[in-house]
This record gives sequence, C-alpha cells and structure tokens, in this order.
Amino acid sequence: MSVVTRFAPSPTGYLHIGGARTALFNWLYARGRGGKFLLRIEDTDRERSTPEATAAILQGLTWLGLDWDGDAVSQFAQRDRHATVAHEMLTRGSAYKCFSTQEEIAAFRAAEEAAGRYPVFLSPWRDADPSTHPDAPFAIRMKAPRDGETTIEDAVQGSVRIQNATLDDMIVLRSDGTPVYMLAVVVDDHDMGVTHVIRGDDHLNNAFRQQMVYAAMGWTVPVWAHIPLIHGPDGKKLSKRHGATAVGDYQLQGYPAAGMRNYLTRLGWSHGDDEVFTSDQARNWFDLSGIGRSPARLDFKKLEHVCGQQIGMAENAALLHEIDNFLTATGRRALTPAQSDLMLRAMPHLKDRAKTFPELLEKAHFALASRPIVPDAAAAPSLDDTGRNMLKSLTPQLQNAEWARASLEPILTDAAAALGIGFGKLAAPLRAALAGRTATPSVYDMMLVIGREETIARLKDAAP
RNA sequence: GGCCCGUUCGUCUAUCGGUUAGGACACCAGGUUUUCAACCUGGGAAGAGGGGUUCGACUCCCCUACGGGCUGCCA
Repeated sequence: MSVVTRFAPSPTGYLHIGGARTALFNWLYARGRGGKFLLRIEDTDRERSTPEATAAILQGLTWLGLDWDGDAVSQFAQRDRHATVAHEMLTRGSAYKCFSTQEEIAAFRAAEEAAGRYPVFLSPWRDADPSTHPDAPFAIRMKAPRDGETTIEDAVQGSVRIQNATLDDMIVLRSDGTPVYMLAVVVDDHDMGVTHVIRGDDHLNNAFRQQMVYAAMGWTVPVWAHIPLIHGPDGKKLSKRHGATAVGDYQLQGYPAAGMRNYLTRLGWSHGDDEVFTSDQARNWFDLSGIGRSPARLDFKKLEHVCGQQIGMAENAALLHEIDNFLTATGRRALTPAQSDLMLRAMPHLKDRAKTFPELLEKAHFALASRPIVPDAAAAPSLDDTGRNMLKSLTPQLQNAEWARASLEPILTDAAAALGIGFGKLAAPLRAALAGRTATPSVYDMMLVIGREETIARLKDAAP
C-alpha cells in the first residue's frame, strides 16, 4: 500500500510554527516512502477563511521546501459530496433526522451545567418517526453507539479507549444543509485516499467520532498518529506573547529553511543521538515510532545552533540564492552581479561563521561594500594615527607581493614583528580599512577575495 | 466538572527490566586565537511524589500532584 499523507490547515491566519511541524512530519513520512503528500484547505468556515491566509500558508510551506502533490483541495468545494454522504448515512440507518432546535439544545446544556452535570445531549429523535415532521427543518445526527467502548490504535499514543456513553450523537449535516467539519474531514480523507493521518494531539478526541463515521460508511480507517503540540519556552501553549509563532517571522529574521526543517524535525522526534542531519537523512530516518509522546518547548538557542550548522553545510551557490530571496523578502535591494560574484568567492569564509542570513550579510560587508569603505563605530577607533601609520608602512610591501596566502602571511607577520606588536594589533586597522567592521573573515581571506588592487586602494583610502 | 493524553539534566532527547542514566543546546572553568564564528579539554546538571509487581525498575501496574488537550448545528 502506497503512503498518502496530508496537511489540512484552516485558512484563518498565517502558517503557525506548530502547523508547520505537522506539515513537515507528514511530508517527511510520505517523501521518505515514495508516497504522496497532499494539501487540503479547510475553508468551510466562511466567516473566518480568507484567500490571504491561504496564500500565506502556501507561501510558508513553499519557503520551508515542503512541496505537495497536485493542487491544494478546497474543502468547501466538496460540500455537496459531504452532504451526499450525510444522506447516505441516513439511508443506511447510521444517522437520523433531528428536529431539536438549537435553542432547545442550548437550554438543555445550560440546565445540565447549572445542575453540575456534564451535558451529553441525547436527541429525542434518535428512534422517533421522522414522518411526523414532514416539512420541519432538521439536522442529521450520527447514530453513535450508546454503550461499549471505542478504541483507537494510535501510532504515537498507543491504544486509546473511550466509553461510548460519554459521546453524544454528533451533527454531521446542519439544518441549513451545510456539512460539519467532523464529517468533511473523514469524507475528504477517504476520497483523497489518505492512509496516514498525522496531526496535532488536539484532534485525538475527535478521532473517536471520526472513526465512527468510517465504520458507518464501511471505509478503511487510516493509521492515526497524533503528535504532541509545541509549547512556548515557559511550557504554556505557544501563543503570540512568546514571540515569533508564524513561520514567516522566521523567514524574515533570516533563519535558513534547512535549519528550520532540521530543528523542527528534531523537536518531538528523534533518531538516536543524531542532531544535525541532511534532508535526505531526515527523509530516510523519519518514522512514526520515533515521535515522542510529550509536548516539546521551543528553544531559540538550539534553533540558532542548528541553523548555523546547516548554513555551514550548504552549497555556496544555494546559499547565495537563499540570500537573494531573503533580501527580496525583507524588501531590500538585490545583489548586483558583481556583488554576487564576490559573495560567492567569499562564501567559504562566511558560511562557517554565521547562524542567520543577517549575520552572514554583516560579515560579508567587505565583499558587498564599495569604496570608500566607511568604518562603523566599533571599527573606527582602530584607524587612529597609530593604526594609519601601520597601514602606511604596510601598503608598499603589498604592492609587488605574490597574491597568495603563503606569501602574504610572512609579509604581515614580519611587519607586525618589525613594529614590535602582536599580529592582532596589526590586523585591527587592516580589518577596519578593508571591511569597516570588527567582525569579519580572516584578513588574508578578505584580501584574497577582493584582490590586490582593491586591497591597496582601500588601505590608501584609510591611510592616505 | 467530565473524558483523554502526558511527566528523564534549565531545554530537546537516548534508554524499549540489569548502564557509573548517554548525547546535543545552554551554562561555568581552562586552552587555542587575528575580530566574529568556530575549535579543544574539563565541570555542574535529570528519572514529579507515593505505593505495588519483580531477584532487580526510568522502563510494567495503581494512586496523587502538576502540565496539556477536548468537551459546538467552530475548524
């Protein structure tokens, strides 16, 4: 049996980090098994669903590199099919027409709660004769078993059992003829051939009722896998006050998608002691059995560490491409061809020193800036009289040097020795002149990347 | 309130009855160093509590505590 998974967000806002991880798990599971990963937009709540939200979700998935098979399916578009199934349940006797009004039900609930009881509404129409109300509006309720128990075999949580008596007969079709989410999910999952339902823990309780719909229709129940939710650093449910909860926020802050994927994959899932891995490894290793049972907290420090590792592992050209996208996404000017060229040559010296793109860009300043190089506040003090004099005596020696690290190194170390100072003292003004920054790659690497002419020109700019 | 789920270092986790309870991030100390990043060495740091079962429990069972989820003609 070929694996089919899906991600089914409701388009009521941005792509939440928790949703992103759910999508990632589904994607990983399907992609690692040559299966399909489908996308369904649960837009049946017409009040809250917006096309902007749908676009934001697709954009977030795309940025994360989670590609889906086929077009995104609109749940709302399937409403007729859902209604047909509800009526079929009626025909099969696994559902019935309920003429109780919402007011009656609300009143019942209020009374039960006031009496300190748990309000399970038992419709009086379950076994009544519907022909007594030929023209009255009705909702269709599923006829759920009243006794016994229902068990869910969950790939993460194990066997979960519930007493059927605690469940009421859920509505599957509203009195206005529209289907309810609980029915729509089951019908859609069945129609789309979904074999594995991997979703948040918050749906675990829903699975019981959904499983009853599968049973009523004689459909094959998918493999359930309810994964624990993500919590904020304080252990509470992740919310806006914890800072970034939208994947778009992370993109804008310059975290690499590969790092996000790696971190999110490892959050709540493990493969022995492996912490940093490639996408191929993630796909090959990912399995439902490695998913933990308790909620995990977001740890930004570890996220950054993993991102740093992923930047270091990335191909130079791919990194440059991502930086271009980052610049565009944050509304900044794209790199010129000349800047891209220098950036590419500088990349080997940059990618091991940065955890995020802004950090990498900052360290790439020497390659991106053009003369005259204006030192920032931290670098400027190095270009005092002493510093400038050092540069003045150094410049002529570079004029005819062979432009390779092996020959530049003795020149600089000898120069420092001649001045009776440590190399660090010489490197500071050099760094300030070449980059205008204090955090940069090695001075040798910078000189080699920008070349002799540019190096000497910058030194002369700083110490005329 | 009821039902369901969970609980190993600060955090993410390994362990699937027998380990000095391992790794990673973070932290502390030392080293290296050309800034940043990195790197090397060392260190502190955990089985929520209580009962069982067992020769032996982090591991299996029960209770309590705490945390979370659900409890709609929302999704």
